[in-house]
Amino acid sequence: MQTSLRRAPLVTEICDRLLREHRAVEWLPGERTLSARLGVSRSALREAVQRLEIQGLLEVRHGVGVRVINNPQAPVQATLLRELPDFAERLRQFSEVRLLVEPEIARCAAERGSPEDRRRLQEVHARLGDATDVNHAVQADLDFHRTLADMAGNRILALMLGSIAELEEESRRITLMGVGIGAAFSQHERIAQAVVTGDGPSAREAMVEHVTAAGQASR
Amino acid sequence: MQTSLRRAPLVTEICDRLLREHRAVEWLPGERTLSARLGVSRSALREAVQRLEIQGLLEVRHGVGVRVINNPQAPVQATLLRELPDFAERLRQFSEVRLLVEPEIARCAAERGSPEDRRRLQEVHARLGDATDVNHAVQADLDFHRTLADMAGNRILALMLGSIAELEEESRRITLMGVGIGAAFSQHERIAQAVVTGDGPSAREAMVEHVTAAGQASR
DNA sequence: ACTGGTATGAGGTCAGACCAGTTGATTAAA
DNA sequence: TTTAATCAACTGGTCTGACCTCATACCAGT
Repeated sequence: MQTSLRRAPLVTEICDRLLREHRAVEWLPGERTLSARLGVSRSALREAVQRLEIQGLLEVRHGVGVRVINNPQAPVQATLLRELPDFAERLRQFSEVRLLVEPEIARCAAERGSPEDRRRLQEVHARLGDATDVNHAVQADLDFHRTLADMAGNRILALMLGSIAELEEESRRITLMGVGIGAAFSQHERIAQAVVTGDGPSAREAMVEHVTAAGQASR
Repeated sequence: MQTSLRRAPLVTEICDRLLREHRAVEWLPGERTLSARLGVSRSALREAVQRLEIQGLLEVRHGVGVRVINNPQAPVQATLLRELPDFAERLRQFSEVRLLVEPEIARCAAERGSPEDRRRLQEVHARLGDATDVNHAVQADLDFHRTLADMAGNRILALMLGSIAELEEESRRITLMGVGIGAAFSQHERIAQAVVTGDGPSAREAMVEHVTAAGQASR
């Protein structure tokens, strides 16, 4: 049915085409339509879709359809969960990584962030102050750290931290309640201040204290 | 709003069973045999196998068969390649991460490694001295760092570093040739010495110099 | 305005056929 | 006897078309 002489397996080709031709689409056509359009069988198309789903690039919903997303953290998270099935141990190693990576991210963010970035950071930071309930606070907290990671300009560190943070959203809720939103906010305040003024070492320092305090609280 | 009542999708169940019942097997039975044994269709079985392949738990070889492996780095590597398609930029961020993570790993390895670990490290280290050609040297170099990561007892850091290292095997070859195997060996020597004697700070320091030197060479 | 059916279209699973690499035994040639 | 070509029997890869389940919207009856 299909003609080309390919060296790469069909499925990987389909993956590429799906990504290339549907980057800007939200919901993509049904599997039957798609397979016909690409000139491949539905099974091959399905394998490709499944692959992209696992890689966090598509979301498949039974009875609804397939939509384009972009969650590069998904595969990392799956790996971490498999490698560290024990909750406590996972938490321990997460803290260790955060204590190592977050201060460095704060420093880089302070030294590399653009004015636009800094504005954005302050805005995100303000959201923690405005947070009414714990859920909002957790979300604002996550966003604050995520924004810093983006500013730091290292995709790898951002990826790791993002994966970790989302996996521990639950325990972060506990942390926030333990430390108190106010305390967290004032710690963020110091960090944001240092970052906005471009003071790398101070940002680093403030972050060390923040992460350490969080680590204490979750013990 | 949906929960509790629905059974898990067939494919995920198959994944679980495959992992559980074939953990100790090397090559698993053919797809037809397997699907019959599990009482599911070959397509469902194939989807499960593919899933595990992407997660680095199975290796599928056309015309040969499917075998059990354990390469948790695979999904992370795929993600990194997609997130950082540009070679130079990837290399830059990799160096940044290595400079941050490797020293900490060396320190932890020194402070946490068991006597058995230390013996193993020295043995691996010796292999770099015995290396006859560049390929062997690169392999020994990778193993040295991998061993340290294992000793440090943090799976996340080990995972990051492992993914990065394998992706940059080529450029590490260049580095090794640039610095010279002898120089690399003597840098490793200092690290190994510090780790074996349990001197964390020295190990950290030695590693900083080693990674820095490697970073210089690849410029 | 609510309830319950049902039509529709999505993904999920199935069966069986055929295509395409691998391997090793068999067989023909040196 | 040795060696090289061949073929048969695996393996996974792809295709087809059918049927099942799920989610949704629409509509008839209350």
